[in-house]
Amino acid sequence: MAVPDPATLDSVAAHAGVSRQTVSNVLRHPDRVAAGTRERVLTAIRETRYRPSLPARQLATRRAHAIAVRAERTQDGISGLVLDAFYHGLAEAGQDNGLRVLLYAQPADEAAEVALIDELVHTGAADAVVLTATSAADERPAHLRESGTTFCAFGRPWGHDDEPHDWVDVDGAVGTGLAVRHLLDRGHRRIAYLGWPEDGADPSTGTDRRRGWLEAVGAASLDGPPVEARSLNQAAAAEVAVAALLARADAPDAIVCASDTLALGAHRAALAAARSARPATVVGFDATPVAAALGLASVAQPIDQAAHLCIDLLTGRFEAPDRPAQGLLVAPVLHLPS
Amino acid sequence: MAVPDPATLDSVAAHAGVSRQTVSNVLRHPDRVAAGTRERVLTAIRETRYRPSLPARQLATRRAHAIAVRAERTQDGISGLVLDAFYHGLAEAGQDNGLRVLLYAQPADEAAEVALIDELVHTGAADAVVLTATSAADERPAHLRESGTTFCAFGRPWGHDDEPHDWVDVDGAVGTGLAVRHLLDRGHRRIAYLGWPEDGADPSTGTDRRRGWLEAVGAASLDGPPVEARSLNQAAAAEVAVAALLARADAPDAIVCASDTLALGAHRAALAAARSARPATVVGFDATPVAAALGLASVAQPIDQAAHLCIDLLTGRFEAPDRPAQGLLVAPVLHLPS
DNA sequence: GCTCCAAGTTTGAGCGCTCAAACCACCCTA
DNA sequence: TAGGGTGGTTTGAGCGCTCAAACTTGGAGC
Repeated sequence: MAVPDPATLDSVAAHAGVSRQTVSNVLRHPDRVAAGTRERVLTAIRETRYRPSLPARQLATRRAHAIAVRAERTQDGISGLVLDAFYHGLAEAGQDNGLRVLLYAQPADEAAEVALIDELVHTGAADAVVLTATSAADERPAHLRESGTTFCAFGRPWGHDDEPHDWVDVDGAVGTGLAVRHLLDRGHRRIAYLGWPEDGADPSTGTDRRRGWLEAVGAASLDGPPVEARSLNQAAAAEVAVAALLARADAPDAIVCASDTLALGAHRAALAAARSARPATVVGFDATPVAAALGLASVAQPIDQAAHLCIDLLTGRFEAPDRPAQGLLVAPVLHLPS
Repeated sequence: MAVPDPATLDSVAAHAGVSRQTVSNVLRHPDRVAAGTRERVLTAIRETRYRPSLPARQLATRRAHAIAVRAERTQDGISGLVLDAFYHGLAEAGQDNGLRVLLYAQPADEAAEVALIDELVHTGAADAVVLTATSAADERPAHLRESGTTFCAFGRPWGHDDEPHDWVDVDGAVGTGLAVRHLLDRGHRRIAYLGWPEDGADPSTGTDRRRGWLEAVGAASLDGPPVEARSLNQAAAAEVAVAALLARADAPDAIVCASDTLALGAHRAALAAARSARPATVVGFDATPVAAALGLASVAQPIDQAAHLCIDLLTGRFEAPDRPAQGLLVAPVLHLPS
């Protein structure tokens, strides 16, 4: 069976007995069309199964109606699901705003990535980019601003407040604060922190999470001084670090961790150390299925919300390219074991 | 500073003193252009910083040069497909073949998804789709074939061999077979299987993995008959199931699991059961960081390779739309604990 | 010296849409 | 009754590319 030629603006117009432009107006500026005409055209659209051609629209408007986001090279995995959720959120929010989401493979380094983004934007494949996994040493934002590329970062401009750009981030300090208060409520009095090696130096996600713990613990005027340990983001390393912590005289009875990977290690160390007594309670970060499987509480990032806000910032900027840069912080929630 | 108008085919042509079409040929059909001219044009392209306009090309060729893939709604389970790796593989392989990867948010149900895919294809946003998470009851392939949409599934057409389509899948049976042989090599003689409740009924991923275990165990002529247990894909449920298994008179000394989630539960049960003796060895599936953290061997799916093959099948089909459907199985490998 | 051919190059047309400007009734005002 | 509006609609032009067909050459062949 022969498939009929797909309908175009012209064929729909002929079908409805109006002009091309009127059909276009019905779709893009309904208010410019008289109600009667509009109905007639809508019927024609339905009858002809008309679908607007995206490329034609892109060519005429010089807008791609798409944003690009990086597909990470395989990463440590436990928190890989977080990224999946972010992709879903972007795609969903994008669809609601007429934006498609384009994936690009993470290139070898930041320079190559900036070049690739430039390519995507200048060939008309995307209008803007969502930057993920930003850090203090990140060169991408500066380059993108320079080349005039519209973008929104998921992650704060750590230490680059002088070069403002749009960003959305999760307030890690609030998250660890929640964890501490949860533990306090349950009677814990020696609440330690297990973070990453670099925490406390340059501003970073780690510093932020640590600060939340420190402030919450400080505000509670507990027994001794706050205790902490650091470990690479690997369960085995974390297990070793926490074992040492638990062997100390002032061993903690609870541990707030910077990630679920660390929490997994901490959990094992706690179990091992507590042959007889009650094991130290561990709280994780990211609320991955691992934490749920182990019965650990964990701080959940509202990834979906963050993704929606990125899209909001971007669409806002499309409409007002010169408005000042905005940063948005969203609060995490604590997921308790069921 | 004023940004110069972006170069077009015409402006490059003028710059090089040739015609529009010659510039186009230099890019798309270099062999049709004399070497000297080609050099001159390439120089002009460089000097003018020319970037071809994707939308214009799409409009003229009626091809989107893009494929769509679904962004999953947040899923649970430690394992399952960690999609990031798949996305990255698709994006990478796509870039090598001039295909962009478009993400669409998972709709409420399969009917809505088919409608959305139809929309993407007919508006010229994508040329084809990669279907993920296929199952025996999946209605999507049938609908897509019917509407003539090009697609490739990541996952076999379980029980629908009469309606062939392009697919790529990981050979789960080979994976569990590897696990069994690994255990045999290490002296285990009573190797059980921990699968999902539905395994063995309709053909499915679970059946496939179970079969690999059964065949490998059968081929080894071991002590007693093969022992197995089933559990929902949750660590807690798996722990209960395995505890029962280990309490039996013919308790196994090793357990091959259908997922790392199950392996986590099995591991905990094994530790608990073995107060004194050596605990049963557990092997997982998917090689997630959890397995690595617990020191368990686990079957790793070559996700990246699978993604590349999906792109290969798709590009092949673009060139020969009528070639018969192809199915490709890729072999997993066993990741040993380090 | 003429035709014929292939390699190389140019021209014309069109993909389906949106913008801006032009047009057209028709009503209102002076 | 002529002179403005004002919603509603149409027209013309063009976005930047590719396809197919038409056009140039400089040999090779006779």
